[in-house]
Amino acid sequence: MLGKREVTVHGTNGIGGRERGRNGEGLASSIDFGPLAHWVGFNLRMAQEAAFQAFSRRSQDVGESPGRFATLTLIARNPGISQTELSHANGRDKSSLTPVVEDLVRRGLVERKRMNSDRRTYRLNLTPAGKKVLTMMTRCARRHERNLDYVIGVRDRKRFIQILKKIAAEIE
Amino acid sequence: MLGKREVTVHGTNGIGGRERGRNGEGLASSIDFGPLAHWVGFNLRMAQEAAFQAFSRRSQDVGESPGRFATLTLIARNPGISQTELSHANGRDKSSLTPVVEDLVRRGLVERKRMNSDRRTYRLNLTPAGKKVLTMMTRCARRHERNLDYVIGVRDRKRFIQILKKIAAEIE
DNA sequence: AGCTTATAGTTTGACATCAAACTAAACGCC
DNA sequence: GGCGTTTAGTTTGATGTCAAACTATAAGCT
Repeated sequence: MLGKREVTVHGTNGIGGRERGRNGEGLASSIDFGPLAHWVGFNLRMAQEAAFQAFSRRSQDVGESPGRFATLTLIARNPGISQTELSHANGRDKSSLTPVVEDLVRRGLVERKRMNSDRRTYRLNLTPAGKKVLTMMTRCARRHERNLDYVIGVRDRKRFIQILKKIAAEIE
Repeated sequence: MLGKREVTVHGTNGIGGRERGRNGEGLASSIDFGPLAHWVGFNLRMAQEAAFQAFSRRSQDVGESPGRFATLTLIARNPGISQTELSHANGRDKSSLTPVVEDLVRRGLVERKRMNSDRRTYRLNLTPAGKKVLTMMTRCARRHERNLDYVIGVRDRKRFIQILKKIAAEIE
């Protein structure tokens, strides 16, 4: 049943009713995804991208970039966390974190202290302002999640997340 | 059972057995992911990232970047496709495609002809060399998929992909 | 103590990506 | 036929990311 089906990549179907010339084997608007249609990797990327875009639009309402959200949450739940720990938890290289933390500190959302016992590492904590922003972002994220739940369906949700975790933890 | 569990973000657990100072509420090496642990968006990102990294390593064996793979497949399955159609099918902005196609043409994997009926659009097709490269990449991708299947389990695989497709198509 | 190695964070350079501005061609309408 | 609008693709500028090189501290060994 799959294999020749159109997947309607972007909801609005930006491809439109265009007709490729006769060299193009005369498909109308539907694209043949070939093996991609059956493969986890491709569909994982497309789903992630779509979900990210949706969340991105939402988080503009609170004036924050979506990437900041996980960062703030992790600092809130693990007060005093170091940047390296944070970057691992967040699945990003520590060097990517440098400008993010810099920005959060500059805007007064995060506080950063050198440790006395090991003066290489910083300890990160949320400021009250940071907590306030996080609260707003969390509300925003909950709306997003409710939306995702609606698409996934409560029945499969738990298993779905379990599989995602398993992939993140066990692949390769 | 969730909520305080460690997810072992990166296999090797780079976080190690470090102890945060007393300001840090004394967690040892385990990170509290808070609500992130239950949320689809975060886990989707982590899974995608992990799968992508794994595939990236694999595709180095055939000397191709992972992003080229979907592009070549889509051209192969839809001969004469235009760049705009391709970018939509691939879930990327058309402007991102310009350098990719340029590179593929330069390396003789893709052939690109102006249409006579509409001289704005190009038609893309694989060259024989492109087909050969695609064959190798496909083998490589199949190994990757087998790996993913192993993690996901055959029982849930079909449903899992269905949900991913549903998210890509229906979110927001 | 002094040397070697490991670790925390930053810097730098390469890329991929998007969005918006742009160019050229086509379409549509009068 | 000419003029405004749409469309295909490119260019440009901003961002976010990684990996590798770097700086500074720390830890271990002899």
